[in-house]
Amino acid sequence: MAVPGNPVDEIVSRIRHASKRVTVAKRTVAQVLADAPGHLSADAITCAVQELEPDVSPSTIYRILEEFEDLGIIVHAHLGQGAAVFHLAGTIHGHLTCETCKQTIEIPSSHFDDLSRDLQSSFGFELDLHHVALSGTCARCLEVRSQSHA
Amino acid sequence: MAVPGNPVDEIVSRIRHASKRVTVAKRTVAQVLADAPGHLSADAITCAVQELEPDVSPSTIYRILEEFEDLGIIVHAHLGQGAAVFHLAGTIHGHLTCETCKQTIEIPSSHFDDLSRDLQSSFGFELDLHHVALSGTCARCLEVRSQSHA
DNA sequence: TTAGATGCAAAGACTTTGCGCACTT
DNA sequence: AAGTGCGCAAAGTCTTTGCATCTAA
Repeated sequence: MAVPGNPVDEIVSRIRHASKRVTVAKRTVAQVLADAPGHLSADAITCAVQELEPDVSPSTIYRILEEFEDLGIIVHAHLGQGAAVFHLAGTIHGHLTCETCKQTIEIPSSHFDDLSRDLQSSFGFELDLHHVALSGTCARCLEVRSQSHA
Repeated sequence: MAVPGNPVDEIVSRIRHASKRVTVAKRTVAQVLADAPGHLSADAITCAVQELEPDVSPSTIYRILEEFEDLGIIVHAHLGQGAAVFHLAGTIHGHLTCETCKQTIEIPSSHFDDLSRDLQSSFGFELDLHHVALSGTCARCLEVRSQSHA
């Protein structure tokens, strides 16, 4: 951990630049987010943090996530029905959530470029690419469905 | 109310065809949804229903909304952070929610046709047009923002 | 030293569920 | 008459907040 070029170090320096305090809890949240393969719910982040630092409370996690979001370090999105998910802001992408199996796949935000231009020119609406979260049915569940109808 | 061709009548007949019972509460929910200009939260529906029928409880509203959704009478969408919103299924459209002023505008689902095709061919993902709800910044708030930066 | 950060516990927003009575069919 | 649907109240999930204590700077 704390390898040169590690995202954790960059997060720490952003916290310092904002004149906020660098604490064990914030470092651990940063670590968890940097190590995460995809997006995590607040609850998942809490569990992961508590494996490293058992005394960090959920309310602290929420406060840290809010601060990180204010600083532009992370973004959150609401997928389907459940809790919000968080991930580092660096990787801008969209989310496709399957209503059947609840799995979410991430796709490059470039898929929304045309839509974004259309909404801009048609409605003057600026699409937030961080937040794009769409519902539907994934390929696998479509296949299962078509087989059961056969 | 209950004019010939009224959506309420159609909803009632759908309930009968499904061998479900037609109650005062269900009629009133149908009435409120039919009269609503746009989409309503469960809470807003509850308030509107209670103006007509004060004894209908919130839990009944949730149960009725669930039944109506199972019957394909209504659809719901999650806009931004808050509660889910419901509207009659007949009018398929997308939602653009402004993160600044929280207002939601409805747009024809045709704006998502290209995206839908792209997601289908790129990922095998079938977009649910009922559920499309996007976040961003509306024209008015963009203008306000640009003026404050001037 | 001292102001900001945390832990704990309580509250808040939104939604679901269990139970016994009422009402639709 | 039979059984679905309802009202009430309690619980459940996710998130925020108040307050006393602790700690980074």
